[in-house]
Amino acid sequence: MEETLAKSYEPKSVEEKWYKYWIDRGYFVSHSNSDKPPFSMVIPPPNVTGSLHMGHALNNTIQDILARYKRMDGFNVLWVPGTDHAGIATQNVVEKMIAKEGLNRHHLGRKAFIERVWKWKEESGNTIINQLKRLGCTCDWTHERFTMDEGLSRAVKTVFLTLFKEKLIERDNRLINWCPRCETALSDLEVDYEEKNGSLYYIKYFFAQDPSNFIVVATTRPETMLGDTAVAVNPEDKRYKDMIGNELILPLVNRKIPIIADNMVDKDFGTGAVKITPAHDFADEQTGKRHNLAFISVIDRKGKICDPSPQKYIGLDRFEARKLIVEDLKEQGFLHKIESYKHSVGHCYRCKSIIEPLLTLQWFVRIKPLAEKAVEAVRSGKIKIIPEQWENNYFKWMENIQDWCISRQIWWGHQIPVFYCPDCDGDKIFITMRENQKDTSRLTGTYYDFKKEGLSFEKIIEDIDYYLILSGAKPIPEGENCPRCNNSNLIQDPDVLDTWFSSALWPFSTLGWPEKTKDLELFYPTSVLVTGFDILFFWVARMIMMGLKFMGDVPFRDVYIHALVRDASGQKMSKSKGNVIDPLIIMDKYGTDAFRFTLTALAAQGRDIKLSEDRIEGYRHFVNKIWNASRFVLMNIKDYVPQAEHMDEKNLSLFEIWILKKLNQTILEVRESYESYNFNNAASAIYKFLWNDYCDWYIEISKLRIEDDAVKYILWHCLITALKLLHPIMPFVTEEIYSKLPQTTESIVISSFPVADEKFISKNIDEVDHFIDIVRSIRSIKSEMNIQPALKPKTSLFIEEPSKLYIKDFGKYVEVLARCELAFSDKKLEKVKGAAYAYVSGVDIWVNLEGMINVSDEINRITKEIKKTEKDVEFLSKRLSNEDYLRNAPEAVVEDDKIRLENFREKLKKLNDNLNFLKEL
RNA sequence: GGGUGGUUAGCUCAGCGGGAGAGCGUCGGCCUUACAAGCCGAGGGUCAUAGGUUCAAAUCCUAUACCACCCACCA
Repeated sequence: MEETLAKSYEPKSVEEKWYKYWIDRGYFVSHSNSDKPPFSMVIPPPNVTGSLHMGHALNNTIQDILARYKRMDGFNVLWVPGTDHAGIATQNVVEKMIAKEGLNRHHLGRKAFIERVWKWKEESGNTIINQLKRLGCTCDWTHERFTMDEGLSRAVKTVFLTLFKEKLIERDNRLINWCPRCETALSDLEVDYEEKNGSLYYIKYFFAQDPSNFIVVATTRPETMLGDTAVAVNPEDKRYKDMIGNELILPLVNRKIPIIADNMVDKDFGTGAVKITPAHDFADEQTGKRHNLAFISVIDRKGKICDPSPQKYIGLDRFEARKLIVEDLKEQGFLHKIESYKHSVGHCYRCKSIIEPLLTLQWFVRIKPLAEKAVEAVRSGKIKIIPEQWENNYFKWMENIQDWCISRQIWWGHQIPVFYCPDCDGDKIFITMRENQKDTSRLTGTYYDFKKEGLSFEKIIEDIDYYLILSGAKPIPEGENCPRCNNSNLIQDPDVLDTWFSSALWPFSTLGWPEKTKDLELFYPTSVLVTGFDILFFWVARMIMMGLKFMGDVPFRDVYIHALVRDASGQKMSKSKGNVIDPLIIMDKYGTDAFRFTLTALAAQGRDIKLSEDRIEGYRHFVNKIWNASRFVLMNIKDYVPQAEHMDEKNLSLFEIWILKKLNQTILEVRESYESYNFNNAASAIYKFLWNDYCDWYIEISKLRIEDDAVKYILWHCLITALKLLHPIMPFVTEEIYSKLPQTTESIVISSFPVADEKFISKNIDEVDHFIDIVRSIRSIKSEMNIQPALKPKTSLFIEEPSKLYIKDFGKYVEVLARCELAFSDKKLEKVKGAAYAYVSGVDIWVNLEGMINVSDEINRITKEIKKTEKDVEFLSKRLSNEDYLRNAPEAVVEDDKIRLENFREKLKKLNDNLNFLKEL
C-alpha cells in the first residue's frame, strides 16, 4: 500500500466524504439482536425551529464522544436523535410568517393553521438535524423521532389518561402566570425574572367609619388596586393592632374592604400595610385563600383592564391604566408619595413580555407524589448527577416543587385528550377511556361523582356544563356520540399540553412505549443523559419523575451536566447582544475537528466555557500538526508492511520502549477521562502525547533509524493508536489518516478502542529522560550564547558515574538533536577555556564555542544557574532537616528528596568550580 | 433573603495535600528535506485577602472582598 497525504488538510471535502461513507455503511445503527452490552443515550431534542448554536454544539460533541468511544469499545450503541415540537416557539415562528401575508392564526382557523405549521415543519424542520450531521454526530438516524409523531402522541395520551385516572392530573381555577402577548398560561419555570427599576407608590386608604383617617399602603402595581379585596397588616404590629377588622374605602372604586391580620406581612417593609389583590398576585392569592377573600379579576387575557372596574379604565392596557390611575389618585388626594424602587419582574421566556398573574381554568399535574420518588432515586445513587454539586440544586427544587400547570392556550402541540359534551348538564363528570389501540367499541365508561368523592376540582365542575370524556390512547373517532345523551357534537378541550410534557416522556416514548418493544427492553434505562444545567428542572427532573412512574425505573443512570458556552468576555451569547459565534461559520473556517477539539478541551466540569476564535485557531494548528506527522510517517514507512513481531522487545531500543510507555500511559488516562466525563483531560493528554512526545522527540529520533523495521512499526503503531484515542473528539481527520495507513480495517469508527498494556507502563526508562535533559541543556547553551543553530560546536561529555554510561549509545542522537559535534572524554576535564559548562546528573557537558564565547556572558549564565540551584538546595535541605517531616512524610517522598538534594548539591559544586575558573580568566 | 460556582502567567483556563502548568500572546534565534498553521530557546505568577488545620496548603477549614449564576409569595 502506498498512499501519500496532500500537502495540507482540507476539512470540507473530507468531512462530507466520510460522513456519507459512515451512513452508507450503517455504522450508527443500533442492533436489537446483539451480544454486545448496550449503551444508550437520548439526545436532548433541539427545537424543531432551531438552528445549531454553541450550546447544541457542545452538548452534541460530548454525546458523540461518548457514542464513538463506546462503539469502539465494543458496545451496542444507540443514540436516539430527534426534535421537539416546541409549542410556543414554533407557533410564534409560523405566526410571524403568515403575518407577512397580513394574516393571523385566527384568520386561518385552527385546522388550517396547524396544517400550515406541519407544512413548515416538513420544509424547514430538518435544518438542525442536518447541522448535527455536519457536526459529525453518530446518532442512529433510523431511530429519529419527533415529539409530535404518532408514537409519541400515543405515549402522551396514555400518560395523561393514567395520571388523570390516578387523580394526579386535575383541572382547577387558579392563579397562573399569563403572557398577555402569547395569550397563554405558562408554568412557573417559563417565567424569567429580571431586576427592573420601578416605583413604589404609597396610597392612602381611608377608613369607612372615620373618613378623616387613613392607612398608607405601598405597591409597585397601583393598577391592581382595582381588584383589592383587603389590606393586610402583621398581627404583632402595634401601629395597626387596633384597626384589624375595620373597613377601608378602596379609592377610585369606592368598595369597602377589610383590614386583616396575616403573618406574611413584614412590619418593616414600606408602611407595614399591604393591599391584597388575590386575583393578580401570587402572595395575595395565598392570603386571599387563608382569609376567604373575594377574587376579583380586573385584568383580562390581553392585559387590559376589564369589568368590574370603573368604566373609565376598562379597555385600557395595564400600563396605560397605571399612569391614569396614579394621576387620578394624585388628583383626588389619595397619593401619599412615590419612591423609586428596584424589584424583579417576571417575563415570558419566549417573548419577553411582562407576565400577568391571572385567575384561569387550567390543567395541573399534582407533582409532589411523583417528586418524592424522584428525589429518592438521586439520593440513593440510582441516578448519579455529575458534577455532584448539581444534586443540591435538584433536591432544593424538588423538595419545594409546586403543581405543574400543563395547559397552554395555543394551537401547536398535543391537544388535551379530553372531550366535553355541551348538551349534558353537569354535576357529574363522565369519563371514558380507551386504553388500547384495538378497542373500537362504543364509548362506555364510568361516572365519577366528584362531589361525592370530594375531589379538589369539584368546584370547577359546576362551571362546566359538559360531561368530560377522556379519550384514550386512540382518538375518539369521528361521529362518536356522547354516551349519556347521545349528542354527536363532542368538543375537545381546546388547550394543548406544555411542550415539556412530551419531552418528559422522551427516554421511553422514543423507544416505543407504550408498546413493549425490544428497544425498551434492551436500552432502557439509558446509560447517560448529557445536558446543560438550564434545563435541569424543565426537563431532567420531569423525565426522572415520569420514567419512575411509567417504566418503574430511572430513565438514565448518569446525568452529565455540562457548562454554558459564553463569548470571549464571559457574556451569555445572544442575538440581541450581537456576540453570537455561529458554529457553522466556525466549522467552515477552521474545520469541524478543530472546533470539536476546542469545545472538548475547554469543557472542564463545572465551569462555563469562554469561547474565543483564537483558541479555535490554536487547535486548528494541532490538526495540522497531526496531519503533517502522518505525512511523515507515510512518506517514511513507504511500502513497509507492519508485522506484529517487529514489536518484539528484542527489536526495540530504549526509545521505542520510552514512547510505548508514554503511549500506554496516555491510553490509560484517556480511558479514565472518557469514563469519568473529564473530556478536557482526555483532550490534553492526547495533545501532549502527540505533540510533545511523539512529534517533538520520537519522530525526530526516528529519523536516524528510519530503516529499522521496529522503528517503522512503532511509528505506525503509535500513530494509529493515538488516532483511535482521538477519534471520538476529532472524527474526520482521524478517519482520513487512518484510511491511508497500511493494515487498517475498513473504518476507524468500528475499529477497537486501545487498551493499555501494563507491561510498558511499569517500565523504568530514565535513560531517555536523562538523554533529553542533556540535549536540552546543550540547546539552551547554544541559544543563550547566541550560537547560530546551524553551527555545530565541539561538545565534550564526561560521564562521571559509571551507571550513566548508556549515554554513550545516545551520542549520535545528541549530535543531531542538539546540533553539535560530540566527543566523549575519558577523563574529567577540569577547566576548558572558551567553553560553556553544564552539568546534568552525573554528566559534565562542555560546549566549545571556539573563541566566540564572551566570558562575562558565560559568567552571567552560570551565575543564574547557580542561583536557581542554590534555591533548590536550600529548599530541600531545609525540608530534610525538619524532624517532623522525616517522621510524618511518606518514605518514598523523603527518599526522593534525598536523591534530588544530592543531585542538586553535586550540580552546585560543579557550577561553582566552573564559575571560579571563569573568574580567573 | 437563601443557595451554588469562580478569583492561578498579559489573555483564556487546567491543576485541588508533597518543590507552580498548558494554549494564545511577548522577547531572542532559526526556511534543520512532516509541518513557518513549524522548530529551538527565554521571560513572565508572594495561586484574591486574612486567619486556621498539617511535618507539608494554590490544593482542606473559617471568615472577608469582588465577579458570575440559580432559587424565593422583595407589597
